[in-house]
Amino acid sequence: MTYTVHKLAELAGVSKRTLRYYDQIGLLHPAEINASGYRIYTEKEVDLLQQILFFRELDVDLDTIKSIIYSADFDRKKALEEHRDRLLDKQEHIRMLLENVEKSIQAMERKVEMTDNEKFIGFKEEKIAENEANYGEEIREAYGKEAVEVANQKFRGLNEEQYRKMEAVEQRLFEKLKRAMQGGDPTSPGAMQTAELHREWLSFNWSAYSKEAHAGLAEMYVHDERFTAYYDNKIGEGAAQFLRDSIRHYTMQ
Amino acid sequence: MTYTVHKLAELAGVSKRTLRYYDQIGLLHPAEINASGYRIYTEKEVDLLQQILFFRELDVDLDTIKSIIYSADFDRKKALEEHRDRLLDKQEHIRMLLENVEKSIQAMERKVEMTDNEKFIGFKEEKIAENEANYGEEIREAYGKEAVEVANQKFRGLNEEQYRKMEAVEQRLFEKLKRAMQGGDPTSPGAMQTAELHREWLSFNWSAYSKEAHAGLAEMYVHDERFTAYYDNKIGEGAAQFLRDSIRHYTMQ
DNA sequence: TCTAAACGATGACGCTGCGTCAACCGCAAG
DNA sequence: CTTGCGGTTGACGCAGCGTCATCGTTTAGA
Repeated sequence: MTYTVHKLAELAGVSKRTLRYYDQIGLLHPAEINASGYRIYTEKEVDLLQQILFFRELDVDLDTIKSIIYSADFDRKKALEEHRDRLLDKQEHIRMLLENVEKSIQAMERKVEMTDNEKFIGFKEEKIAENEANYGEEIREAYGKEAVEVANQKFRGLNEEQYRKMEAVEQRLFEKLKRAMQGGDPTSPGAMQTAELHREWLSFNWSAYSKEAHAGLAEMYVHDERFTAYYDNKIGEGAAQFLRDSIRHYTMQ
Repeated sequence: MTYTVHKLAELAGVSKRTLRYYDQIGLLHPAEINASGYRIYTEKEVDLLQQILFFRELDVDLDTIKSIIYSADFDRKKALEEHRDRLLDKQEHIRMLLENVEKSIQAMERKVEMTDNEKFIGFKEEKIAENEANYGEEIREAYGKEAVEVANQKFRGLNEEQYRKMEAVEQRLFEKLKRAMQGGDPTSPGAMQTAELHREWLSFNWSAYSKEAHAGLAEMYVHDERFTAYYDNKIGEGAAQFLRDSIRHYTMQ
């Protein structure tokens, strides 16, 4: 089955302008231009547009989407599976906002006390999770390594030199983490240096640093199995936990 | 407790630029400007910012947010309750996307068949629900009648004359619906005229019409109790159901 | 006390992803 | 042929900031 702009826009719930814009920027070309000059889309473009809409739903910018879906090692099934995971994250985020709003209502009824910090739960955590999910190595593993190399760099808004620097910092972080783990004490000077390196690594992505956010992110490392697996696979069993403990201590000083 | 820009940005997980921009557009003024020219925010602004972030999470534009929160009859508790309902809607929307992605995965494994239409479930429904939720009378009831009058008009991008026209069409719709209901037959010519009027009413908000979308919206009228209550309260018990049945018949022709 | 770093300010430019509009061609039905 | 709906390209504008430059203020440590 083939579609013109109007029919595809209707099918997918997007505007005709959107489809023309996507053609213009090379994100979604029609299968052909017919004799009248009309854009004609096929099944292949339908599947591509579905992918685009999932990425869009997950707040990925169009340039990045383009890099991902047109790379040689793009795997549609794998991408769908990753979309699923991300949507589950998003669902969790909304659950947190629902908790927040419930508690805010109760606070207004004088049933509970609420700190200023608690009033923003779900908004702040989103930012931390989003930054890490977007900027960390995990997205590379998820969507395909080489596919996302350039996309990730763009994510970060880093130039070549800065990117190299960040990779170097991460490398030293891994080494230092491995060595500090052998000592077994997450409050040792070596562990503190590890946490400091982690902070330095974050500085490439975060415009503002806070100990609270740092500690919050570290908690995620042990609660989200993808993050745990990332570090444990790189360094060894228990690396994410050790890093979390080090950062917790570091941020309490 | 008071906050400078940095501290409030950190607390809330927004950028300093955002806070300055919100001050500039009159959305969130600081409590005072101190002797150094620094913005100083208090508890009151914290609560306002929380509201703003909830509205932002629900994709309400800043101009509209401003109209709502600064109206004389703005009720914080009631707004929080409405945010809760909207967040539940959003959660439902994500659940639908999760169903979609699961089915897409299974279709790739050849376990099920999937139509092109099914591939966009969750994307299209979102648009319908969003349009209706934003453009219908319900938001007025929810957040405060007079508060949203101008905001709603802006939502629609309608000028004064078009707005009056739309209200007139809705009025005729109610009358026609009431009369058709008395006949009891949702396939009668009167019922078809009702559905046609409903379609005309939609034309003020929808840039493109499809029978499918029309039917989908009508289904929502009986599945979402707020929509059901809206019509039943206006016309009488069973109005939403009757309207749904009429539209279903109308869109099958 | 001095200094450096971090805080704050304003002004201005630019970006992303379209929405809207104008002008014009193609298609189908009456 | 006419009308209404479909399509096209080109171009301007918008919302909501991100980024940068320049300069004043505050804070903590030597």
